[in-house]
Amino acid sequence: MMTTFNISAYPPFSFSAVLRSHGWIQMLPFHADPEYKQLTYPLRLNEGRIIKIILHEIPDGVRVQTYESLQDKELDDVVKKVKWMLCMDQDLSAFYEMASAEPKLSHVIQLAQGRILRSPTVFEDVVKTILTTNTLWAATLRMNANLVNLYGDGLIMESDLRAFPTASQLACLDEDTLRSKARLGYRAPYVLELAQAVQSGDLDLEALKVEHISTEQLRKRLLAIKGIGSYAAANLLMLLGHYGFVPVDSWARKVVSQEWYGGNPVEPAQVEAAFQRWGPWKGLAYWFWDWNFKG
DNA sequence: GGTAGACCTGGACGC
DNA sequence: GCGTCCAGGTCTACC
Repeated sequence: MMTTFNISAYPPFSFSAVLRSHGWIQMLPFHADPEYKQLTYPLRLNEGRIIKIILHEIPDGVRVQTYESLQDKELDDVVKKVKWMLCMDQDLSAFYEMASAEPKLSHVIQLAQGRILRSPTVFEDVVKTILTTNTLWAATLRMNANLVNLYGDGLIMESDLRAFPTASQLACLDEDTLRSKARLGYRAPYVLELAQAVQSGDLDLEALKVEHISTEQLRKRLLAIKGIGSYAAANLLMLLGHYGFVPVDSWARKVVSQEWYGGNPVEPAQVEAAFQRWGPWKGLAYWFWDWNFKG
């Protein structure tokens, strides 16, 4: 039996703008259509069952479709997870107010940009972020696809559609397997240690979604995870809805260099300084800036 | 606190 | 086809 329902977002909202917000959409188990009007995702519910959900763009919200029948509790679970993935409850009006006075950001209001696509679990986003470090994007996609295809559970009726592996599934692997099969290289012990800490209960990443702590405290907790440095922590802060830091990677240094330093090399501190005036919205201002340099 | 070097993969390039 | 170089963040040891 098919289940279909709509979810409204805090306005303004654009489904396709969230999907286009960054490269996450290219990472399994996200599957989007070329027009970014539809997203398919194998979603693991709290009680363990994996269902295929298909999200469609509707004005100011999203239509959710699944071929499974859902009990009330499961329906609530799906709504919560979809809202989290698409940041549907976020109020960005303060950012829009600042952006309206900046020609390089005026497009964000017009296009309802500002939300950043995220995975249903913080664990999945932390693993994916570790896979983005010190490597090329193509290798990130490959490592992530290896994890999903080798260790993720397939759907019963559609076995080639696989969920992202859980911490428990990754925790029982060994470092050599993650190196040689998943091709994670030196990141293998980081992912393994993370999965084991989450699986044992020593590290409760999902609590970071709701804990009311300062951005600085949250950053300290993220930096305590092996494999998470300043760039990765800032990237995760963005995914957790804290925008006070810029995720400074080689790309950030390149675009800031071209924008304000005549192409001369810049230090991470100069990238942060370039967005200082944006205060708690620094990360978003950097993310959606209309750069002179397009790469 | 700051810095140098190691870590690992895969693509580009030269031979 | 093979060898070498390079890009990409983080960690650790050392000063």
